[in-house]
Amino acid sequence: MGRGKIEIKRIENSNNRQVTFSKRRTGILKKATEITVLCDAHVSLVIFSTSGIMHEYCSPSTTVIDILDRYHKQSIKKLWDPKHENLSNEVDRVKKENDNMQIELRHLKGEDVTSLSIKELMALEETLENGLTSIRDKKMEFPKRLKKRVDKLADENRQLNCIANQYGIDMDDNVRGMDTGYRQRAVRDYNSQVPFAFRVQPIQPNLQERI
Amino acid sequence: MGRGKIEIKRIENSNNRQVTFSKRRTGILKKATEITVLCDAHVSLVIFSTSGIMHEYCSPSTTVIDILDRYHKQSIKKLWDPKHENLSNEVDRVKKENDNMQIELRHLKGEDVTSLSIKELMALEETLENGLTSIRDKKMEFPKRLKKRVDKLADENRQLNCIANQYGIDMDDNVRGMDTGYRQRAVRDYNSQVPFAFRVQPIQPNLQERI
DNA sequence: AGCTATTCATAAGC
DNA sequence: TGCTTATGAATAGCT
Repeated sequence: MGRGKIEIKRIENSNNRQVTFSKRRTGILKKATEITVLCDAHVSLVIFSTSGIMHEYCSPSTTVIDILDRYHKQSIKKLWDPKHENLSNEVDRVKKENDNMQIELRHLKGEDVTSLSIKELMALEETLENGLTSIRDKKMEFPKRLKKRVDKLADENRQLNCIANQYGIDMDDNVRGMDTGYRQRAVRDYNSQVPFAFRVQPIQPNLQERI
Repeated sequence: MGRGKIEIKRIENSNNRQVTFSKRRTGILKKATEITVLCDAHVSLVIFSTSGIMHEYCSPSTTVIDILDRYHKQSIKKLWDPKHENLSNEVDRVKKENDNMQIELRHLKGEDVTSLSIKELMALEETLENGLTSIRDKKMEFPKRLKKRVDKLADENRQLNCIANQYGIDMDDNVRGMDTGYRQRAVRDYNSQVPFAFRVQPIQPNLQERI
């Protein structure tokens, strides 16, 4: 159709190709519209020109998205839906996990326990007691560790004094002054790290062992 | 084009409509092929007939999915990707929540506490103590409730005996027999619900009040 | 599903 | 791109 018959093969002249594309694109769009109206079909038409420009047609009262949705349901489903489904399932799964943990946490904190049976309450109690034991054990390590550190320092100090005395050196002005500063720093560190209740009390030096 | 001009409006005769659909569908598909070859464009064409049957055309060397992917990148992206992103974000968010709760739970159970500061340990300890208090309070309600129930039954029993005595009725054979059965059931219920440690001990009837 | 008169789409040119 | 026009293609109505 036209001033002469043409062979259906790529139009090499890019200008002619562009013109033909434009004309035929219009034609296809018109045909698409017509079949839509005449046969009330649903048509989705997406055309990309060589230059990457997109044109689309879609039957009225729907959107390309609707058509593609229907298309999805028949074939792309296999491509996109699983991704979605996986994610959805994962969200659900993780949310359930969340809920359960939420409940467990609240129970451990003594909340929402009215509905629990005595058996469950006793299990909870045991868990809490075990937890408490672990925590307290761990807590006890702090003063012990620090006491060891202080003891070690005191020991070193004593040894230094001993050596100094053997060599008849007077510690009062120089070495002892340095040493005092060292010990003061150590005690400051120690006090800033340990809550008052756990500090080594000079008067009862082993109190922390019995807490 | 045809034996007569036709108005572009829905063909009411369903048979004609079906025939026209078929013919024109072929036509559009041909046009789509042609524009693809002539102008090396990319075309995706999806047609649904009224009856729901799907037909598709797609430029060779690509698939409809490719075209739709390109389409996605330009417009559907806005529709689907956010859904995906939302889901992904939600999964991430919920997973983070999960991880945090997991850690909190483990800490409360006294696990993985090595890295905790003494401050955190003390907070944990307090939480555990509070939880334990709540759980124990709740647990204490069981024996109390059951003691009340038993006391009430004993009371009713006494009243019945009293009334019976006033009327000079001998309870040994009938009413007392029924009553014993009633009490035995009550005690069986009670024993099956309460762990041994909490059972009301007849010899020390108020023990459970002091646990 | 074929046939064919007729209308439509469009190639070429401006 | 838009218009024109000669010409080939698509197809409506019929069988």
